[in-house]
Amino acid sequence: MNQAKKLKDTLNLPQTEFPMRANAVENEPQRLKHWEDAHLYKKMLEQNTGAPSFVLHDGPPFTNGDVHVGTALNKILKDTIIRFKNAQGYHTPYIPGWDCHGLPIEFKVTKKLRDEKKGYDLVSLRKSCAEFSKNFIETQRSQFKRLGVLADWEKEYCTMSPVYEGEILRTFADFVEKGLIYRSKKPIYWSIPCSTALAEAEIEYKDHESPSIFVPFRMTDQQNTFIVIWTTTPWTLPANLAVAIHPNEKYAKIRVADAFYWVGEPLVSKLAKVCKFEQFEIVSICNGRDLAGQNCNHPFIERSSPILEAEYVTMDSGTGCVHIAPGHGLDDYQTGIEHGLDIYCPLDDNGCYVKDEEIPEELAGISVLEKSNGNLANKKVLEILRRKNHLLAQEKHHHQYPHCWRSKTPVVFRAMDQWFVSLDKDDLRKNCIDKLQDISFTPDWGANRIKGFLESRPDWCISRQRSWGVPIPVFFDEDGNPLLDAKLIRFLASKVEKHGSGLWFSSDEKSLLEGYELNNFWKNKNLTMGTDTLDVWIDSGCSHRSVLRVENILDWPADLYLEGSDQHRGWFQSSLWTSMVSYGSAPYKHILTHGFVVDGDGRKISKSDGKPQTADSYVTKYGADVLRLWACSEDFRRDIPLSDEILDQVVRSYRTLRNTIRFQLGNLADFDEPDHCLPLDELDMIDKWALAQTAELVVELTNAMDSYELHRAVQLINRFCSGVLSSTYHDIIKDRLYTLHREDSKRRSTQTAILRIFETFVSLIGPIVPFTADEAWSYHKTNQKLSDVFLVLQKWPESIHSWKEGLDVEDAQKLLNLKESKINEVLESLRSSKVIGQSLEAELVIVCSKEDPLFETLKRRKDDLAELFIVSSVILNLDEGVSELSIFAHHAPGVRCPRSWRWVSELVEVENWGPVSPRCANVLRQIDH
RNA sequence: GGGCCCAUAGCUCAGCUGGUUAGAGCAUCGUGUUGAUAACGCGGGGGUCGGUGGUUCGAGUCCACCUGGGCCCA
Repeated sequence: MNQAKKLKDTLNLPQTEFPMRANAVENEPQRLKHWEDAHLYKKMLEQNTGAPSFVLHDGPPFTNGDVHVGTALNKILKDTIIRFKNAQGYHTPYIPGWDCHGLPIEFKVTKKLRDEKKGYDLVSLRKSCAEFSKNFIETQRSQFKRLGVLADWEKEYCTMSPVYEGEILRTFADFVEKGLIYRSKKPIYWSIPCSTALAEAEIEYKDHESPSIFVPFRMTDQQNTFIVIWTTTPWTLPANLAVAIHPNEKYAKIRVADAFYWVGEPLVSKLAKVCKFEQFEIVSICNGRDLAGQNCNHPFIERSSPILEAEYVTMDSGTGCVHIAPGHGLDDYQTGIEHGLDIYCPLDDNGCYVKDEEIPEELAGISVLEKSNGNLANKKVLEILRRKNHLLAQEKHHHQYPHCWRSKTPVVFRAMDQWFVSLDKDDLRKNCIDKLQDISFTPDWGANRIKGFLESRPDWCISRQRSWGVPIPVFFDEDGNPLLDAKLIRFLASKVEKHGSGLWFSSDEKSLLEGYELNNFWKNKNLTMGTDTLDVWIDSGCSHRSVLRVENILDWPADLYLEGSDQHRGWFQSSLWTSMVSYGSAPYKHILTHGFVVDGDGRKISKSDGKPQTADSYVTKYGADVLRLWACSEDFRRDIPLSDEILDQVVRSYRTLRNTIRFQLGNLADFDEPDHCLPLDELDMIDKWALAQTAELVVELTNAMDSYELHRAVQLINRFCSGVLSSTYHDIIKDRLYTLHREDSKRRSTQTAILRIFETFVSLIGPIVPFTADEAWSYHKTNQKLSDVFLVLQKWPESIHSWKEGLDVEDAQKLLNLKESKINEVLESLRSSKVIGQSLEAELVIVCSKEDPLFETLKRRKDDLAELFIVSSVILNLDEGVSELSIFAHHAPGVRCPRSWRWVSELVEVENWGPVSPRCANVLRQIDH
């Protein structure tokens, strides 16, 4: 063995089993299993039993696919916050949930059943939906677990469980009891062949040819004057109840022969062309507002149509005057509601005109369904218009028109009886808005956003003509009178709680009502149950009740709701309504929202881009900790960019982090805590400084976590790793750690500091990168990859005041500032001129006057300077004549010690070892004994 | 089209109530080390703070408008 190698073996080089590379894809699942076997969630919870609790209430993801990377982000943030709060000593029960009902699932399942050409009834459809949902719960659960989410997976809630469904019904009963539920008509998509209501998701837009007609409505108060409407659905004309104009647009009155027509001013020439007016003149122009309030007559029904203002009217096409049939369109409906019009819809379930007092005889019984030979209703209406001389022009119009996805026929908009929540009754809306003041929001504009939604929300339509959901527990008598009674609903809730809402579909009225005493009015009637289900926002919106109030371990209201910003309109809002109705108070104290994951260019990630969207596609490539570090490094209050470039960067900072930890572990290899630790006041200057930095980090990082600014925490971690540790502290202490004797108090001083720093630092990063932190902890405590010590069970570090101050810390800081500014500069110039390579080859000369602010420090610390500046020697020239502190450097004189690599004036011979520096000679002699 | 929000170096972020030449980490380039080595140190370059106009002695920071982007609606 040569001399150099022999000497190297006498050094205390870092030693650790903690691998340089995480190999996360392989190792994380092992650790995960280890955590599960040890019931880590339970342990984490139990360690704070009896302590004040912090309840983060989980918003349930929809169970219709793999976990999206955005959903992963959400769960990661939740888990990070919970781990942090738990480490701080809070009792942190966390029960995850799933949102199971709803159209998208029903839609997919129906499609699948159809594709398989299986016949099905509602009971089997619902069964399939439940299976579908259950399967994705399994899938998502394992994908969430893979992210490292610690939760009570055994108590997880789902909106399709019988107990949960019972609470949905009880919530609904509260609404009924407060008199908030009423029945009214609202237009919905209706498929005539399927005789069913359709949701937006079941609509396909296809090219369609419709008649485009211009119809003059005679004005009541203006002689021989008409207002001209345009429509592509003539069959809706019998239901016309008004004409809408835009208040701020210009309207022209034109004269054609002896008749006058009102029409949007920008559209005059178009109209003239279509209607083939050979001669016309504009008689006057006015604002739409001036026409509003006047009346005209329906073209073929004894009825007047008021002229109303509507903001959605445009001058893009038609006449600028819109035919309003509140029973046949959403805009029309809205306008109808605003102006107190009847929501009139003279169509039966088969799409045929009913026979009422209004509809012309000849139309009654005619179907509005589009058939291969055209649309009979349209033809008939046109016939009438022509006969009455109320058709100015007719063209063909090609446009995209909604079609039923099953029957492929054009759908109709048709008003049907729906259930609504009256949001203004008993000041409900006002109370909700007032309540916002008691809730804190991050970011603070959240309050404003939800307020806007609360204010502008029309009455809440809660009925759906669907099967995969919780039924609206209503019965009708033969006259169509609804039996909606809170007591009865609660009675049914207790049945559903046991048997599930499938009961509604699998049993009949008699057995449902069995055991319930109806009052005299209803007692002997022939009752039929309703077929509508509840809006799924009621489902998830009452989770605060079904989960927070049902599970003893949780508290109501929750301390925190944390979801994407789309939930201002969704879950945050529906939860507030249901909570206000039932309990008169909000279900949460704080709302924290994050933005949406976008790509590197800030655009939304869509399937068509081919970029991976599932959490798994990232986890299987980078591992969970990297994904977690990414989630926490972004300012999630705004859009959250994700790209390969960004993840590569996260990977690099992860490696830095890991290596920093590894270096510390390596240098603690021969350090036994109780025996080797030094008391704080005996620590060396630089060690005290490092502890001071650590104490400061604890303060700042805790602040960042407290305010949920996780990205600031990550920045702090990165800067601490590179700025404080790698380039400063670790660089300086290498010499003493490696070359001094193991037992040297200076070395033990540094190891004491490293131990404290390591334990603090690993605890701080624990919530963010739990796999890595736990791995490091395990190696630290047991020298094993997996062990029965868990980082999660460590307390959040306190910022220790005594670490922060003192002359040592101040002096060290001053000297390090000098190193960073002037000394490195001088050394660098020496290096670039090839005089030295590593800085140990240099000798510094510092010339400093008595007046200089550094004078006292330099004098006091003159024996520490060489080590601090990582040079072989420092000559301190306290020259009173010099005005400014100046620094010179040259190659160190003397000879290089082959062991410590420091240059000294002369080497000493040590038996068996040869010549080394006097300091090394001492060490070697001690080793030999 | 409407409501709410966002926009600082290649990337991720700091920049408090407007005040000296806009900062950090990462990346990049150069360089040193080869005793943290698929690691670590040192140094350099890089931003008219999305744009335009305004308020002010002075604006990344306040106001207006515009552009681009996101969420939710229509």
